[in-house]
Amino acid sequence: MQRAIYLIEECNVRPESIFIATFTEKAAKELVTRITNELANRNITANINEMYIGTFHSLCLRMLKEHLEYTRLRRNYRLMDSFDQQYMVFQNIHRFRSIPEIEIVLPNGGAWKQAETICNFVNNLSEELVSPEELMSDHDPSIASLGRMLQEYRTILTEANLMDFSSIQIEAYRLLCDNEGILNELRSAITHIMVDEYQDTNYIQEQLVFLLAGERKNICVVGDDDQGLYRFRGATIRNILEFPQKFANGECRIIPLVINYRSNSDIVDFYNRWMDTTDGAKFKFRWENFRYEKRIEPHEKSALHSPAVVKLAGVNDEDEWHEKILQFINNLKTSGKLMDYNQIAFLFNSVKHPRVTALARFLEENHINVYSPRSDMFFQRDEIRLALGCLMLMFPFYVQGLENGEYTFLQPEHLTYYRNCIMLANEYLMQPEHTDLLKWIRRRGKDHVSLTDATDYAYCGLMYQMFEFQPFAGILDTDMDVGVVDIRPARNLAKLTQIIGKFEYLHRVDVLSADKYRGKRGIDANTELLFNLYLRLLYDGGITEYEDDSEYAPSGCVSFLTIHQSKGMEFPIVFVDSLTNVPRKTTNDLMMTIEDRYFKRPAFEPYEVTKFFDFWRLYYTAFSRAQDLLILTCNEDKRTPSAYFKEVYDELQSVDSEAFDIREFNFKSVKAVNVKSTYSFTSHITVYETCALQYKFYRELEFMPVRANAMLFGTLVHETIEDVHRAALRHEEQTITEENVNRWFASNYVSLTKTEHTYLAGPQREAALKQVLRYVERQHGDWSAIQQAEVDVSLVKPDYIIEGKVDLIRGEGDTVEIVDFKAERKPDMEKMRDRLERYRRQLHIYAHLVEERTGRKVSKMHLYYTGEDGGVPTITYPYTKSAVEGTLASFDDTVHKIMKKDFRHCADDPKVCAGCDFRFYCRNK
DNA sequence: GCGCGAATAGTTTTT
DNA sequence: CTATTCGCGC
Repeated sequence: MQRAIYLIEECNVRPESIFIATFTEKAAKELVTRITNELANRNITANINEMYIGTFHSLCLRMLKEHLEYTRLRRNYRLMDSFDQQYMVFQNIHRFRSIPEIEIVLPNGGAWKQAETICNFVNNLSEELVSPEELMSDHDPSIASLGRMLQEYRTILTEANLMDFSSIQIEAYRLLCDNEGILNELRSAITHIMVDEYQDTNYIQEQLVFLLAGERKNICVVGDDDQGLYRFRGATIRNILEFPQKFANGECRIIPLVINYRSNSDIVDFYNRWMDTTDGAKFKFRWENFRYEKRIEPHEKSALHSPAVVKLAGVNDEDEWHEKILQFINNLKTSGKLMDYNQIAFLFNSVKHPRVTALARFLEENHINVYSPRSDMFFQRDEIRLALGCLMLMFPFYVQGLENGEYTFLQPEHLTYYRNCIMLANEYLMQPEHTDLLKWIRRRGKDHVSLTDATDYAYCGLMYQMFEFQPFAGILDTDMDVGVVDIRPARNLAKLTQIIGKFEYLHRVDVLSADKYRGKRGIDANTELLFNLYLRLLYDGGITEYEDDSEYAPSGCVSFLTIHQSKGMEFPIVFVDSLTNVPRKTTNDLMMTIEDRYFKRPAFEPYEVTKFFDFWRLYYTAFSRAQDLLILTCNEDKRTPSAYFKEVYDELQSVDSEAFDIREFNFKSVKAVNVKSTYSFTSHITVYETCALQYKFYRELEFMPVRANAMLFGTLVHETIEDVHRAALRHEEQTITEENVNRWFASNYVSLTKTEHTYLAGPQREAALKQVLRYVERQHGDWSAIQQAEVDVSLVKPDYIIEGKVDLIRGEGDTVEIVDFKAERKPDMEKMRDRLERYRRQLHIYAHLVEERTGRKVSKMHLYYTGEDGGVPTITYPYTKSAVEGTLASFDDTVHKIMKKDFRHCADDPKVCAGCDFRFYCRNK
């Protein structure tokens, strides 16, 4: 971070020449915040918007988006998370099963399990840049069929315009390798490359870094070879250990950072000792050359008599262990040493383990809130069980099917879960004060049983109707400032709408219909699909609850983290659990063979010791999170702590011992993170100003809107006009013909209807196309004025960042004009007046940012306003400094209201509520 | 009581 | 995949 500031300030390096890659979004956000704050403090105006800063994945995505036409991707591609990926393979499993000899590599078993295997192979191979062609020509039939599997997978991706996590990086790598022009452009733009946590990079990431660096090789990497935790996704510490060898003698400077400012010296001694304990009853290994020679030194000797590393154990009794932990935390609290529960973190191998969730439940029962978003509690939460139960009750045929045991393929745990949801819902509905919800559900149930045509809603829409009743309305009514645990039900309901919305998207469900489908009524077939397949798989895979990046550790809560999650963080008091764990082998034989033959470099760390290395590094990372007090904790039994910890564990004093004295400690408070949020005009400011409640639901809580197709019209016009501009910018004006516009329009329509999951009626479609053609016509083939399209602009304020995208700048010399487009199906003149005023303010901001960014004066602002009923009116606004100032001030005001989470008021104009899913909730109802 | 093989129980991490 | 337990033979 300091280096980035130093480069910008002292060396006059332009921010847009700096490339910084991190591994997590959170780290990237933190970095942006600190850099912008520091620059602001020193009164340096720099546009960090153009700076390449983010995770490897986000940076690769950015490069791809900027050059989409050079990739296999088309616009509106869909980015899949790992569940989506597996679900996609699952849905296409027949295509994989029909590959000849596939049975050698695919174990028998369910389609879902096989999909998982396929995803694992595909991801691993991709991260190492292994191509399907080379595998297919291998004489080993299992390797050859893996090659065919990979090829089939890639074919599906291309056909459906999809992308997964590992293809992001491959596509970016291909883009740079295959297009010298783009590579050179980037190489000359980027002069300084920095990578954080370099020990966690994998092969393709290393290749990307050196590819971008070119001959200049101006690369600065930071990392700790002892904290490499991501072998399972291809990361290898060889990248950092061998880094110096990639440079000529003396060209690479190594700066060892061995002084530790984080931890008490007892803690530092403890984890140094841990790394030296490589020989014990069950194990013996040596680090040899696989560890950089260093010894971490504490910055000062501990001033305490009391040990700062202790153990806290129950003996063969989980309840006793729980009690002891509770008592310890309560003691801390009553001693006044603990200011906030967030000073305490518990680290685990996994937070999904029943032992961990049991502890969390126990602490919560005893009034200590636990923040543990990755512990897969989503489906266990009351609000989710109740919502699912009520939803099922609206489909009596499905409930009947469950009760009659018709769904024999469901596991007992799923049956139990669904039945419990129904029971919970029934119990709730039987209470007299909830009869209105009961009546409504019964009414829906009857409708669905006797459905003869189709409803005008699907599952997600039904949920929104249900939110009108208690307890859902009450949950939605929660104020945003109540703290993570109290707002959790609202966030979980939002997540549920996202999940169900995605189901409707994936299976093209937009109404419930009585039409026959696979021998059943569509409504019944879809309901079974939703619960018996989709939600069941999600239930098995687990859903992470909302994670708050804006706070280091949420105030008022003890944090439960995986060790992986905790990396890069520090806490005053750290409990390390998971001492039952043992080193485990992670590789499989087939991948080993492929590694030998097809990976671009031979194996690095010896195969027999990697499991020890990984194990030691994992716990080194865990232990070194502690600042003031490190506590090893477990419920001791035969195998806990495991033999690997025995030696270091036995030496520790217990918290009960007299040597340990809590009064000597002074605990630091957790550092404030204060990440700057980024707001954009259209998706934040305008939404908030239109209706703060809509902002709360759609933006803050991220409820999934039930889409109306009104917005499709605008997007369609917009995107096709962008295609026209792109052609002009490539100096291919001759390709801007009616025929091509038709083609661009058609292809945009296809991809948009896929992603937006809605369509435009014929006449509306015609009208949209006509709008584009009319715009083209008006230019009379003269595109010379077009200079630059899609300029990203950002404004860095002390506590937030505004971001926007200008459609088009045109003009010569110092003076430019900016142009924006708005398209709407049926412009309503009364509504428009208010809207146009907003657009004008938006244009003012853009103009201001363009001036700041390009150093060119903006003379005019044009808005093309297009609609179904004809004409392409251009509205031209004057650009004045004083108007900008006024706008900036009101803008600032709005953002601050958003940051204060002031979402209580509602729109003034009842008309804006027409398309809102939360109409019932609104005071304008 | 010891050595040995077989059976059995518990069982992740992430962009 | 590892560690523990069980059964069996000696």
